Amino acid sequence: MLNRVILIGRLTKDPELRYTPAGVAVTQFTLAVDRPFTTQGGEREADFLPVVTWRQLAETCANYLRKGRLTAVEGRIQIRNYENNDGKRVYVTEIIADNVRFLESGNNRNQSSPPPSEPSNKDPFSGDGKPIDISDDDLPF
Amino acid sequence: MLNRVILIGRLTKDPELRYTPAGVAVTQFTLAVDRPFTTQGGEREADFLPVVTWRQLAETCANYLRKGRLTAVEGRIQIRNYENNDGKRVYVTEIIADNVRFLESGNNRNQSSPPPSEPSNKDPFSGDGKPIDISDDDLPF
Amino acid sequence: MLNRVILIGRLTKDPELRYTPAGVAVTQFTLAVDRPFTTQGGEREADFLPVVTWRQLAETCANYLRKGRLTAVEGRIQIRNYENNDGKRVYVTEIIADNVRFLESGNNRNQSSPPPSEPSNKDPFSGDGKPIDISDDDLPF
Amino acid sequence: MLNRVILIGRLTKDPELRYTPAGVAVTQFTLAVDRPFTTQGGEREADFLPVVTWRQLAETCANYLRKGRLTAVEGRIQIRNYENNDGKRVYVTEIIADNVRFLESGNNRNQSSPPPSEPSNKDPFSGDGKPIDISDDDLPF
DNA sequence: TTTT
DNA sequence: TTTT
Repeated sequence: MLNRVILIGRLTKDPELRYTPAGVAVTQFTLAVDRPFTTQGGEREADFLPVVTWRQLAETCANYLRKGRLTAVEGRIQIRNYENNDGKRVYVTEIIADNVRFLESGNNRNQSSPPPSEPSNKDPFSGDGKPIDISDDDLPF
Repeated sequence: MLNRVILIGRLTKDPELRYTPAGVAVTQFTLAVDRPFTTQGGEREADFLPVVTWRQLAETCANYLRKGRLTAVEGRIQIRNYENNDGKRVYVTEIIADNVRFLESGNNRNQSSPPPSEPSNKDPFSGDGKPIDISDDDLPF
Repeated sequence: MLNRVILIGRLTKDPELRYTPAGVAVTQFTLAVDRPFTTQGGEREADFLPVVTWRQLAETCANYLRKGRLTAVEGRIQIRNYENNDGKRVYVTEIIADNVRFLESGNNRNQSSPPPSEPSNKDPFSGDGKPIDISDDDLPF
Repeated sequence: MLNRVILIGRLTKDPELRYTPAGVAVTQFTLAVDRPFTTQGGEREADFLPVVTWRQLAETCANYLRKGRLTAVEGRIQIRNYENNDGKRVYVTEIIADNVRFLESGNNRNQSSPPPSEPSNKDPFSGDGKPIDISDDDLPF
């Protein structure tokens, strides 16, 4: 009934922009977030949290985020599952972001998710996109 | 650098209380959290999010939470990994809770995590506990 | 650049629905939220936090929320100011909610803020409403 | 029962460190947080949100925060009241922070609130401090 | 009263 | 000024 996540961390790599078969933009990146404590050996560890953004926000993230940049993300946790090559069901936990803040960048653009006023698969559009590996079934709204 | 999660959902089962080899209490349960939208077929789906609590908060959760109860959880996302029987590294994403609110219950007790003022493994204590299956290396602080 | 509030508490009174001069619905209520600690005299205190909702969410809150109901609110903190009768500037801190969860209710309806796809003052509508005391300048988007 | 605020913004001034009569450190500063939308005239507005930190976290904030610095704050909203010179009761809404992240700084130190393991007024200590203007009654825990 |  |  309520599912809210707020993260601040750094991108482990440049973001990756893909398109669904219907032409919807999806950007994925991983945020390294330091843990609030050190290990018994005095080491500071981090969690590497996968983030997914859709549509306009995906395009903006692909344009402005880069490896190493300090970034704030707001969204919700979601568990996606699919069948792998061995026919086994695999569960993936991801943060579906609806708000991303670029805390470091050349021009400091920031962007929130402009919510879809229309069903987005009304005007399917495919062909200009990158190779496809994400299903439209994964669309978060 | 910042990692905050807030969930409201219902327990899918009664919570499970375990003890680490050093005698530290750990309670695990899963929260079913409805997604904020319906699927293309009009179905409402949910995410089933694993929650972990430690020490005093673990004891309180084990005492007061039950299957089906509406519950609020505050914490952080953490990725734990271990080697499975096939020698493969498995990654598990969990919410480490430091605050749990019992939104439905007989007596409506609630509890926050009383933070560890002392290293908790100073006074190892084991023997009264349930069978052990969680390592002390997983201690969140 | 980021402003997020999540509250769980109880309404101190029934919510109040008003309309702006342009006919936009606004609902206000106060949430009593217990503090996480007791006072030196062992008393438990609460904060009484004013919440504002707009448009469709305002109508839903007016319909479903009632005094004493346990309620979760997501939104942002905003400071509004106006000139009072003495010509002095007064500052009011409020939570502008975009998501409200009815944790107790007859039928357990819940509602998120359906974001404005169009400028909402396109079709001003006034006359059926209650006496007006909120300016359209206070519109949060 | 739950009261959580997360902000990212910039300090409008250098932070101010004070001490209570019992010698407890308190640091106050204001965070300018841009609103997520522009006004009808295309202007971007901000909210100026007062933040309070206590004890060790207060000292760290006073040492490392400066005017203009981008800063993340986690805490809860609290309403404090006092009688002013005219004998009128005045209400002040503040964010009591328990976690502050320095997103810009020389050496990028960050600090969470080390929770009070002992009642802090056990060892009152006053005299080295700045002039006093905050009551020990305002202590958040 | 305010930050970039 | 306040809720359970």
